[in-house]
Amino acid sequence: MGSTPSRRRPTIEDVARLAGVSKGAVSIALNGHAGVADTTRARITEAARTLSWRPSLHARALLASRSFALGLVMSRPPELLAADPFFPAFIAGVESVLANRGLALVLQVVDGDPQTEAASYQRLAHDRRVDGVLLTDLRIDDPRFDWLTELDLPAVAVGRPAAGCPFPWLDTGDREGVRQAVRHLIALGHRRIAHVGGAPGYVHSAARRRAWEDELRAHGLEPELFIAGDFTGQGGAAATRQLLGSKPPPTAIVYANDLMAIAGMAAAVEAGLTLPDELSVVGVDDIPLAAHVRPALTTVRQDATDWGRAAARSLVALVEGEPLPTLTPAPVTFVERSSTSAPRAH
Amino acid sequence: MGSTPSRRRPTIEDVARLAGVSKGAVSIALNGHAGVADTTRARITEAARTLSWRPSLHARALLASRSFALGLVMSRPPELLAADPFFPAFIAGVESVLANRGLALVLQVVDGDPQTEAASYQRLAHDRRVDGVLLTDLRIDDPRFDWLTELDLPAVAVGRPAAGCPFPWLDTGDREGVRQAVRHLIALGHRRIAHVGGAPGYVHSAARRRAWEDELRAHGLEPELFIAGDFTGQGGAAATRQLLGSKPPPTAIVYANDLMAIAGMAAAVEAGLTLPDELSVVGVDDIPLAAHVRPALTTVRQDATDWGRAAARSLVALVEGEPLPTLTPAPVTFVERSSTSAPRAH
DNA sequence: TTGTAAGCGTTATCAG
DNA sequence: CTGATAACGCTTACAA
Repeated sequence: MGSTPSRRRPTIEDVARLAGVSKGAVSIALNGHAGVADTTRARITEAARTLSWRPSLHARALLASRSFALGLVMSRPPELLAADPFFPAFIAGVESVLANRGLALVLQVVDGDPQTEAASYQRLAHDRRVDGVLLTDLRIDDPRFDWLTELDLPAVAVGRPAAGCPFPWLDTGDREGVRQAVRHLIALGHRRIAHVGGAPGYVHSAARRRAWEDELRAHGLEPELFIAGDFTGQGGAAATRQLLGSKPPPTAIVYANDLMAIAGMAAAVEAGLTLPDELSVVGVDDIPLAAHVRPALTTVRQDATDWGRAAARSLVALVEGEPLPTLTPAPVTFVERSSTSAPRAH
Repeated sequence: MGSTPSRRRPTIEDVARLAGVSKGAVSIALNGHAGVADTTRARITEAARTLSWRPSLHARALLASRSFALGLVMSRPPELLAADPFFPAFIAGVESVLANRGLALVLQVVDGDPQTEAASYQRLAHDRRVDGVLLTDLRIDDPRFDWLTELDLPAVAVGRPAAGCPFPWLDTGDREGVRQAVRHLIALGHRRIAHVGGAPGYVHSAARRRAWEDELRAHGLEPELFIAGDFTGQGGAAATRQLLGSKPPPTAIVYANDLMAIAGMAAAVEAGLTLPDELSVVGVDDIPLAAHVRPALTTVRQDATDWGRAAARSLVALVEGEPLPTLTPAPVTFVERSSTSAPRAH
């Protein structure tokens, strides 16, 4: 009593004084290092608790040249960002890992421009704003590999990189999901199965296309009905109209994401088709709406939250210098709903 | 030549040495303060450029007790997170402001649990991880107002708080959008207009409900067909089925978001109704899919990106001690598509 | 076993 | 107008 309770937050000095020891002793004791008597350690711990002292993040950062934060740069045209179910779910997974470790997530959002994107990583690195970054939406010949190597910033990639990835990566296995989807359609009796791909340049777009091709060929079918999409509803609808114009038209279409698939269904209905009888449709993602459109969308579900957890765990291990955990993200699952059925003639 | 180009990043000391001045002079010169000769300043600037020196963020943070970062805590059940178009768009807007200012965005994601949420803000504050936070999804009797006051963390709220908000806030005017929607339906000839509300407890849920009530009453109609929703597709479909069971059923339904509206349309179609003839539907958000479902969804578009920009600008001003800019976020716009028409009997 | 002191890279103060 | 010097709060050698 008597003394004004100072509004200033307690420093290690205060703890030392209260415990009757030196700053150094406090540091050693509270970091669990050897070199201080048990009784003293107890006294120090008690003092710290009394003052509810917590070491200053900034001081530790300065000393250790670390940020205790991880970075994620989302590089997309705004239009695509809002539509993407991956992003929030992925972040939620990342956070669940970081929170316990006292790490934070620094998020940067840039439009698709490579200049801006490069600058974004540069800022992160130069300011030592983060200790490492998560790489999503891998591209073919991804320029970020070089940037980050140059910037000396650790990274973990989400997805199976096309080639020359100097960082650890975790295989999200999207290929298998699309293969299952195609297999399912073939089993239903479909022979003319088209694919509306994702935006070109992305590794996952290529992987999905490849999976579609491979599975068709594995059943002696020729993959010819392909249109490159852009992951937007607009693009999905346009691609669908184009495909329906081919002679003969496909009886089933596999889209690289749900947004294109749902827009595609609308376009098909508008063209006078009955779904799924005259056209079966499969998407990828399993967005919350997928189960609530009519017909309910058959799709390939990705567990983005789990991927976020896995990626974060890996990156944490990497920057902390711990051994890398085994990287086994949750597999995709094929979800059959009502947008697929055996093909029936008009 | 001769000396190994050290891998260590240059400090202000290096710049001072190269320019032949003291550290203090460098600081003054490079921060544009008065007290150094023009020629000296030029020499120092040149030296800094040569070494491509950039002040250490960590050192500045330690000294100034600042983070040069802003925080955003998203508190939602995972299910809702993935479906929300607001979140990515809002962040994009925030980022566009922060990037130029050399500030970063620290993102925290927690499930809906208040305990976890409180802990999240606590960590942010105790670690001085951020200089201020953005508050979205305002709740009625929002507990965060007290937490943040207690934690002494500056904040800016997005939306019009119910009451007692100790922080600056910006009015997103969702009320007006819903009123327009209801007015539109009334003009089309609807008299039994129902509302499927958002999750209870949110200020925007209450505001939308209130707008629906007010506009109906303003036209001499009684707001009786109301069901509290939860922003999910599941909830939207269930509410719709319930409403369609009332006698007589509504001829139009205004939903608190697009996800519920689209799921509601599917439920209505499944119940045998023809849309929009037998049921008009309006949503809120204008998600990318809204224009691509059939019938295309009439909705109230919100410019979340602009709100993000506005909120960030305010919070930056607040933490930098600048005068608060006038807060005028982009107004919502009513987007008429094909899911609304004059009511026609079965 | 404990205390002392140097250093991380800035910025601000205060003599010169 | 300049240039030492002291903080900011912590960790970690090293000395006692």
